[in-house]
Amino acid sequence: MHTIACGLEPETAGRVIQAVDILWPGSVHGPVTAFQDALAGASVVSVGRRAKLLLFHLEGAGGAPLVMAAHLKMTGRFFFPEGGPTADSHARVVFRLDNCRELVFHDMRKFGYVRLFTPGQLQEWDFYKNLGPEPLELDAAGFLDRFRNRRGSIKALLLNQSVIAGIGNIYADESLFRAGIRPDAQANQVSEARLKRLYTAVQDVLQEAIAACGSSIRDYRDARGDAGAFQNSFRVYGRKGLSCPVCGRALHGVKVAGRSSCFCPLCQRT
DNA sequence: AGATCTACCTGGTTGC
DNA sequence: TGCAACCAGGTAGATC
Repeated sequence: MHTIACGLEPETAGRVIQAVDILWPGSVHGPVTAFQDALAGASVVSVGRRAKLLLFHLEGAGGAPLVMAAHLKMTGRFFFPEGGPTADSHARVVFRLDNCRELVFHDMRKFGYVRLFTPGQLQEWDFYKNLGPEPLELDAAGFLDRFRNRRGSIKALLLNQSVIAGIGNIYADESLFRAGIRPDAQANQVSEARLKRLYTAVQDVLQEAIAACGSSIRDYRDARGDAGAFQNSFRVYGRKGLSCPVCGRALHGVKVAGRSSCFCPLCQRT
């Protein structure tokens, strides 16, 4: 997400959105006509991120600030199609810019969405309001406070956006492996020492992923058509049955918190 | 209230 | 070969 926001900003900042074509109304949350009307003539100020939300900070045609939030879920992406208008059947929303380029919101599985807010409305949005802290802005003490004495599996806590924001299935599995904690360990049974290792592991995994320009699954490409590289560094995610990079034993796959989870039964403990 | 389960979607993969 | 069943994953909404 961090990588995506960084890639989009230079391509869009300062540009005016002349018109918006909505090819699949379900991808626009909130009133569709108001979305189109408010964006026509709006200019892009900057592109940021909070948790797994992309935030396009805009200035409406009348000068009022607006924020377009975009959630990509699993298959959403933003890109500029080569050679004019796209005939891609998975294009959901097209933003026609004043430089004759078209920014496409593409989402095969229709899970993602775009939604328009005033800054005040964004702050009042339940989902936004309830987001936990950004992991890279959290110190060890704050992390421990949020993970100590909690019921449920440690992985469910890592994935819970109101506990800590922005961690998905990939980075949860990778962090737990590095910390030596099984994904199905009950959070309140994990020692203080292991929780500290988990804090460090989360920091390391996220920083390494950002340095590698993110993780590209299957044919994912960013706005410039480039793939990330962190998927080449996965130690457990998606490697069920393959050997543990540390001890060589076959990695196990289990369902935890409704999510497929990969771990090493020897290196990871409760 | 907090934890857990399921629906939402579609394309790729697996199994018969 | 053909086709059905299953899988992936973030969140909302329901249920426990």
